[in-house]
Amino acid sequence: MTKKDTETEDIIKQAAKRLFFVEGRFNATTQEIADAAGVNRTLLNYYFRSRNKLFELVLVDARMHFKKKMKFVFQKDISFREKIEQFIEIYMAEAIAHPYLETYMVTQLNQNIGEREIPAEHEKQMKGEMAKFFAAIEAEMEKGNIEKMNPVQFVWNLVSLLSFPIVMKPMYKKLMDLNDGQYLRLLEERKAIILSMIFKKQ
Amino acid sequence: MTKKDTETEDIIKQAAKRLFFVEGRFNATTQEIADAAGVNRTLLNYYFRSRNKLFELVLVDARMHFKKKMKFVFQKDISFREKIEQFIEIYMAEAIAHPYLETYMVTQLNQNIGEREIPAEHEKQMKGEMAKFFAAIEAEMEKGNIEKMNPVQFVWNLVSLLSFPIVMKPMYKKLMDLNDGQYLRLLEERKAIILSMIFKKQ
DNA sequence: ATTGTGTTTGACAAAAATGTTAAACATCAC
DNA sequence: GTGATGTTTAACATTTTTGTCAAACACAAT
Repeated sequence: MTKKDTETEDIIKQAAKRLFFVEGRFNATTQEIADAAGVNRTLLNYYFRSRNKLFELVLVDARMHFKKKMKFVFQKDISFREKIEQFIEIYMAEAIAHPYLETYMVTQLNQNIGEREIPAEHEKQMKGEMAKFFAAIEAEMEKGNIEKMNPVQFVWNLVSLLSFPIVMKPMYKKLMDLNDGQYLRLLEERKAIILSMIFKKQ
Repeated sequence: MTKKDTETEDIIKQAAKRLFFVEGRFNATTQEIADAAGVNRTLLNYYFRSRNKLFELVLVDARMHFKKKMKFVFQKDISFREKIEQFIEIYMAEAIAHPYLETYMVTQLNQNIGEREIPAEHEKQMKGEMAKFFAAIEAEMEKGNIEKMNPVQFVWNLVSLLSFPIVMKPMYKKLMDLNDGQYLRLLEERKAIILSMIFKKQ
């Protein structure tokens, strides 16, 4: 395996990921992916056997990105409030960079009739960390810093407020006549708003 | 034009809409749509000329559904709070019935390189009503019932909290090990939570 | 019953997308 | 240089998807 090998292979995967996660072109053809990578289409087959194999690898990466994004709420050595503040920063930055990551995962889940196989340990690990985070949330509710509710609701609130305006950007740009600059400014302004909504007013 | 005519035409369109808006099967083939409609594939061409023509009509309907969903925040004869309460009810019911409506619209926007033509008056009307709603929001902020912020942020908050958990259901079902019943119960419980987050605590 | 209308169907054609192969190419080791 | 190894390419083959057409069909009007 020479240097070129891994390079081209990676260039192709990067291109596919850019089309899917960044541009939201969910039904891009192999030719379009090859073009985006500046590479001969045959190379997709050379490196990945088939379109589907490539797509599976991309989906694995999607899960990886997603996990990376969630990592910050799972780390334990900072206060809850700090944790959430950092999470908002990181999550928003990542979501702006890859606006269609979650949408891609969801639509993929919907496409394949026969459920794709998910790495069991990944799943388990994710759930374990999630459980710990839930415990931290409940502790914070006990302290009176946030409203009491099912922790699932708290997570949904947080992630919804962060993600949705980014995921739906093309629609809201049209609907509200916003350009990219204005959109970014609104998202920036949003960080504080989300914090104030998530935590109890004092 | 006999009775059968409009019936079959409609059955096909309904089937397509079900696949797209309800099941999120965004790259369904014409054959799959025909099967879902229980109809010979050739009829898609007979009634709609081409796959694309059908898709355009479906997109028009998507916009219609979306508008219908928003209608309640635009009516003027009820109080702001009532308006929002009704909006939450209607929007959530519609979103549960058609979870992938917005996602479909966004991904469509992303697919077509050359922007699809949008009915100008529709667009204009929508924006007019939006402006009025913004004014109502600002009035409510003056009254002190809701936190002061850019009205866009208020709308985003409201719609994000409502939509996102529904749009991302397949992901969160897996991630949090929830079945359909639990999911519905959480969404029901959510209505009150959203209200309490949107309005100032008194 | 027959004609006329629009609808449905299956067989076929065309187009688009994916996959395969063999030959050309580059590069490194010797 | 020569050979060995892995990479890239173009031409071809296959498969999938979409579109067309003429014949069969249903059925109301006469």
